[in-house]
Amino acid sequence: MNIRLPDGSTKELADGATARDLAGSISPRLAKDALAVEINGEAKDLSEPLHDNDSVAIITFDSRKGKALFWHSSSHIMAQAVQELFPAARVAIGPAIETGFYYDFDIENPFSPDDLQKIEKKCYEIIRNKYPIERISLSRDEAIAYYRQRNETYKIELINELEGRISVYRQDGWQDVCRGPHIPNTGCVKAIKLLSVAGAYWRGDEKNKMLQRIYGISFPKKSMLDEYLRLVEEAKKRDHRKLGKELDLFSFHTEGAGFPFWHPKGMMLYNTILDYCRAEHIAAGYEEIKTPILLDEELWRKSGHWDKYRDNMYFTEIDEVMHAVKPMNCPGGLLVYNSSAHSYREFPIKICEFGLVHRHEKAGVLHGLFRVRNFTQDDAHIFCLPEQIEEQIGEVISFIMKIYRVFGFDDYKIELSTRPEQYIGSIAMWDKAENALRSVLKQMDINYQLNPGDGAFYGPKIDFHIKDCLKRTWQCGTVQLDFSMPERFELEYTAADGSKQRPVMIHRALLGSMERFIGILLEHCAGSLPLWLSPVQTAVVPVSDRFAEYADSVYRKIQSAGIRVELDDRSEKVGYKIRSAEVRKIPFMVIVGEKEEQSGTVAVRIHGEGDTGSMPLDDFMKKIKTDEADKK
RNA sequence: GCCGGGAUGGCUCAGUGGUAGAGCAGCUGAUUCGUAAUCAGCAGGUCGGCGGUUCGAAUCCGCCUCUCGGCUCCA
Repeated sequence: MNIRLPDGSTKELADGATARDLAGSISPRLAKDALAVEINGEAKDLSEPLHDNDSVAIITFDSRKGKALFWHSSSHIMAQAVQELFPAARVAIGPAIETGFYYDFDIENPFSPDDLQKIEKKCYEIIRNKYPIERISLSRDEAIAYYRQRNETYKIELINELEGRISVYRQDGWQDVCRGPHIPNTGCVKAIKLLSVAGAYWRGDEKNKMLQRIYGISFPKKSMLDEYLRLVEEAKKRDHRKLGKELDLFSFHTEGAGFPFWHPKGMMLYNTILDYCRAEHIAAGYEEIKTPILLDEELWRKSGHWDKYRDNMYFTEIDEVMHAVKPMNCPGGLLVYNSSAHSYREFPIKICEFGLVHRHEKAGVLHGLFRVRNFTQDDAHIFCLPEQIEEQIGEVISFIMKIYRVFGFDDYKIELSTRPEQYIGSIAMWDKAENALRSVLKQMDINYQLNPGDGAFYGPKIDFHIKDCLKRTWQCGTVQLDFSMPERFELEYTAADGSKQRPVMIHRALLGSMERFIGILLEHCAGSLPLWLSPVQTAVVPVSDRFAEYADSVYRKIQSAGIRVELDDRSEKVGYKIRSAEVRKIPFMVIVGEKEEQSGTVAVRIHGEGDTGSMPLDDFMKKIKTDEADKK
C-alpha cells in the first residue's frame, strides 16, 4: 500500500503495516522519537494499522500536539503512582496544560511536599519499567462496572457524559478513561518533575468539592528538564515583586493588604510614565478632569455598579449618608458631562482622567502590582455621535498600539468580548454596539479572538492583552462601547435641528492600571528599565576620594541639565562602586579619575555592556538628553 | 472566599524543646584604589500577633494577620 507523507512524497509499505512501521521505514531516529500519528488529520496511536492512500504525519515531542499528548500520558503515569502509594485516592481528571500537566485527586489528607517526592520516585519506577500503553475499547457497561468496583465516582460521572464505546488506556494494569492517543510506553518519558500541589474545585466550580491537584512537567530528555528548570529560575529573577524590593520602587504592608506604597524611585518611574501619557493624551485632543474618590451611594445605584459589584466596593458613611469609594471613574465623568449643555458641534468630546479606583479583591487573589486593591487607570470617556463611533474606536486602537510600541511591547493579543449574562440595556443596543466593534476590527485588518459573554455589563469591548515573560497574558488596554450609561444618566446634546438627542459613550484605557502596567514592564525588561524610564539615569563614580571635587562638579552639571543622577562618593574601590551601580541596573555610569579631570571628560560605562571609553562631559549630557527624547 | 506551604535584624537565609546565628546592607576606623565585592571593628531581632501545652517555646498546639503556589473571581 501507499502512504502519503506531509512533504508530498509517498511511501510504500506492506499491507497491515502500522504507524510505527512507517516511522521505522523513514528513519531510525524518527522511530525512536515517534509518539503518535495523525492519520488523515486524526490523531491516533502508533499501533494503529494504516490503509492504502492514507495521509500520515508522525507526531513527535517537537510539535504542540506531541507535547500535549506526552504530558497527558505523563499525567497518567503520575496518577498510577499516586494510586499505588495512596490506594484511597480517587482520580478525577488529568489533562495536559500549556506547559506540563496536572491531575486532580480526591483524597482525605492533602499531599505534602514529602509525598510529592515519593510520588515522583514512583513515577520513575513506572518509567524505568517501560510498561506498554495499550488502548482498550470497552462498552459503557463494562467501563462503568470497572470503575464502580473501584468506587471511582468522578470517572463514572465522566463516562456518563460520553457516547458510544469507551476507550481506556492501560499500563501495568492501571487504566484511565481517555480518548487518546498516548505515547507507546511509559519509557518514552525520561525526566519528570512534580512541581506543586494546590486545591482545585471539581470541574472548576466553587460549589463543588475541593480536590488536590498535583502539577508536573516531563520531557523525553533529561537535558530538556534541566533547561526548563533553568528558565523557571530566570523567570523568578524577573518577578516584579522581587525587583520592586531590590530596586526600592514600592512595598506592601500588613497595614493595608493589596494597597501598594510607592517609594521615591518607584514614584519617579510612575510619574515619568504618567507625564508621558498625559502629554500624549493632550496631543491626541483629550482634555483632563479629576473626579472625587468618594461619592454618594445613590450615584452607584443609578449607574448599576451597586447592583452588580457592591461586594467588590468599599462603603463609608458621611453625615448619615452612605457613600462608596469609586471602583470606576465613569459616573464621575458623566456628572461632569451633565454639568453643562452640549451641542452636536462639540463632538467628539474626549475627556481623560488618571483616576484612582479602589476595588475589594478577594484576599486570595492579590498578587504584587498585578492584582491590587487600589490603582490608577489611564481612563477616558469619549462622547460622540453614533456615526462617529467607528472612527473614534479606530483612533483609540491606533493610540493603544502606538503607546505599547514606545514601551517595547510588540507581543499582545486582541479580544472582542460580547454581551454577558448579566447586562443592562436592550439586546438591540448590544447588537448594534457589537457590530460596530466587529466592523472596526475588520476595517483595520486586525486579528482577534472572540470571547462570547465576556463583555462589561454596560457594553461590548475590545481588550488588549500584553504577554509577560512568564507567558501569562494581562489585560491592559480596553475599548468599551456603552449605550447604557448615557441612557441612565440622561445625557443629551442639541442636534442640528434643535432636537435633544442622546450621545454615545466610549470608555477606554490604554495601559489599564498604571500599577499593573509597571509590574508587567518590570518583568518585561527584567528590571533594566530603558534610560527614559530609569529612576536613576546616571551614577557618577570617582576613582578615589582624590577626585571627589571633580566628581562633584560633574554631578552638579549633570543634575542641572535635568538628568536624574547620583554621586557615589563612598571611600570604596571603583570596582565596588561599579558593581553597586550595576546591580541597581543604572543605565549609565560615568567614571572620573585623573585623566578625566585633566581633560574635562568622563569615562562612560553602559549597564550590562561595560566601559565604552571617554568623551567630553557636554557630549555625554547631550547623548543622554537625545536618548531620553527618543524614549531609549 | 477555598486548599496547601511559609513568616527569624533593612535584604537573603540557617537554627526540631534548654542563653537567638551567618552573609549582604548600615555605622566607625584604616585603605585612596581605573571598570562587577579592600580589611578590621561596631551596632542591629519581644523569632508576624494573641492564647495554650511545658520547669522551660523561634521550635509543639489553637485562633488571627500577612505572604507564596493554585482554585474560584477579575466591571
